[in-house]
Amino acid sequence: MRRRIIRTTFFRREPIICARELVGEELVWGTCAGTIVETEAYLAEDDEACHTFSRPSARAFIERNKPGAAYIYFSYGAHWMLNVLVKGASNGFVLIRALQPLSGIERMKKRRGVDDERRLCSGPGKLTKAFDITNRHHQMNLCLDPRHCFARSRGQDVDVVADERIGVTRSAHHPWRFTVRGSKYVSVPVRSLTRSSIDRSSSL
DNA sequence: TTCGTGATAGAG
DNA sequence: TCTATCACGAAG
Repeated sequence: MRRRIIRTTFFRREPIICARELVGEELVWGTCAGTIVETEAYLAEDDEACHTFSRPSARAFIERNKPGAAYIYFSYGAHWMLNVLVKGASNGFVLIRALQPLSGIERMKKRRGVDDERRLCSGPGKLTKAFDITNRHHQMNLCLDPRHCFARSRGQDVDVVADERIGVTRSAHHPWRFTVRGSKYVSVPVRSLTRSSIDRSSSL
């Protein structure tokens, strides 16, 4: 079966568009694969939650790499985070936050020490552990090798919900988290109201 | 709710 | 050198 790799041109668009459109597609990593059910967009400009705001190394990464490159970093002394570089009219990253496991499930269970499929990849740190993604994949071009790529799903259209990003303190109000509506594989359930709508309703 | 964990960056 | 700050996850 031939895989339809998502090519570089996909990542030459707006980061927010890419984040939304990656939901429902597949992440393929060696013998493991999963449907992407949750992403977040980060913008290189005017987004204080983006690494570019506080890390010169992130700004240098954007300069040095092509769209579709893996941006991987270590978080809280324990977890690897997988992002993909986007360079369109504006630059940024898409953080891959949760997957619905498709194949290599036994291997994921072993790596995670968890049996419940819903909890195997329900978080950015969990999915990198399940897929064995580490900094050795940093800067890898994810648009060339069919064993490390994003691939088109053969499924129908997905119903995507936008809400606020998880775990960010700065620029927290942007609705740049995208999930499959009703998915049981996401990291945190969708909050019904965005911050701005709460502010509006509570000020009435 | 709390806490471990280590890379990164900026201040002193 | 020291310190603050995390795009987190597991246990309680």
